[in-house]
Amino acid sequence: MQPILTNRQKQIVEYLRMSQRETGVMPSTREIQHYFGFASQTAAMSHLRALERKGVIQRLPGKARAVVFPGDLDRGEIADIPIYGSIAAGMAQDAEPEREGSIALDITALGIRHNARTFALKVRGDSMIDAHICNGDTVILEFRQPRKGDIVAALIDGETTLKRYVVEKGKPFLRAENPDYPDLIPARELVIQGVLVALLRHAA
Amino acid sequence: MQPILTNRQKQIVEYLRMSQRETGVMPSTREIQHYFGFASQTAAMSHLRALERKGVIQRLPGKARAVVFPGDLDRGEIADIPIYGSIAAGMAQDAEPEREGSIALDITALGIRHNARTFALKVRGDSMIDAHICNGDTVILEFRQPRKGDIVAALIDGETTLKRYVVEKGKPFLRAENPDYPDLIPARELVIQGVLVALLRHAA
DNA sequence: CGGGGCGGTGTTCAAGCGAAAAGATTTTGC
DNA sequence: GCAAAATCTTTTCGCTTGAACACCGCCCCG
Repeated sequence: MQPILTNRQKQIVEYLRMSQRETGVMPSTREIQHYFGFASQTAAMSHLRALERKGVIQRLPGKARAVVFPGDLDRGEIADIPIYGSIAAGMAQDAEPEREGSIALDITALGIRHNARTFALKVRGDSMIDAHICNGDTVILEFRQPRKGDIVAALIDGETTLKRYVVEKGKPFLRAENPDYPDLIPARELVIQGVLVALLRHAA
Repeated sequence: MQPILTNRQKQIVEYLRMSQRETGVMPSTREIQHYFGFASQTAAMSHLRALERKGVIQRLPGKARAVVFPGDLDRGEIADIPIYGSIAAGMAQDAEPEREGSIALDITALGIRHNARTFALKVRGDSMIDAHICNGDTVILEFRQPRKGDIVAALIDGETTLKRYVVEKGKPFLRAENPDYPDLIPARELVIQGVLVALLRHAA
């Protein structure tokens, strides 16, 4: 059930949200006053009181700028997962190490540990299509040792690809989830860069 | 390039993060003082100054509790997308309207408009497997009119399913992306509850 | 061995800021 | 139509809080 807000109260909430997003801190009552052109700071106070009564915000009495949206509190920890370019899931190609933005999401909801080294890559190609990983998907990877059957980003013979990590007869190798692509047997080295923990697809 | 922090400075940062997550506001210098058992508030001050010098935090001079992590600022808007139970992508079943938690993520990164009515559903079944939507995936839907070829959650003849929205000869109907499942031709009503905008998969 | 960064203590000051008391006017909901 | 909200103004008070100054011991590094 949504609380009913007046127009003015919606404006106040919108200003609070904007201020929080742009400056990082909540406005003081006097900042609210000046923003809306009030002649007195008490006007802002009473609006905050009204919003608190309706449960839209919570305040910590006596503390400065202590306005919180309750929904923001029971949110888990939000982490910025950097996107390190794209990765070939088709033909083996070099993966660029440049950071190309990041995605922010609630990592506890995904079961990602806080101190895990996590990063994301855009998938290029369709060699993992039978694992339902498509061209253009963003995969979120965690740096750790892989288990059999994990999908991994691996540096095999100098190039990075996304493949399934398979062990047969004690020998690890990489398998594409697409019959058109061959298995990759490491000639010398098989360096695992990350294990897939989540996938994010963005409908066009 | 990561700035080098001393142990004490790491503790301070950790406390700032904890305070921000649990109380919703940044601690004042005196709160930092008491938490660490400092005899003077200046100790907290100098730590904050050091952290600012190293670029870990930013401060707004003269303002109370005005400590921000720069990374949190250039993040887009984070929204809590409620999860309304699960949805059948196989056999048609009722979708429960109960809210079962939510996921928080940066919606601008996904191209979701701010005032869009967005919600999420867990996928049950494999009738959309050829569209690479698996059992257990979480689909994020936006309430709007569907276009041809969109994947939609639809209420068809009293039950909710996830299917592709297809129009042929001017007549809309729903198609499963799995040859084992038949098309669904609406007998009376075809109510679209949401259009797929994103998908989140969580590796076990 | 001398300087600089780190990690503090003690004190003082002024601005920042929430809060309360006492109205006034308008809108809204039974 | 009346009471309860909503939306403000003026004024005053006092805790909260950032900030500055002076000073101390420690350890590392060249």
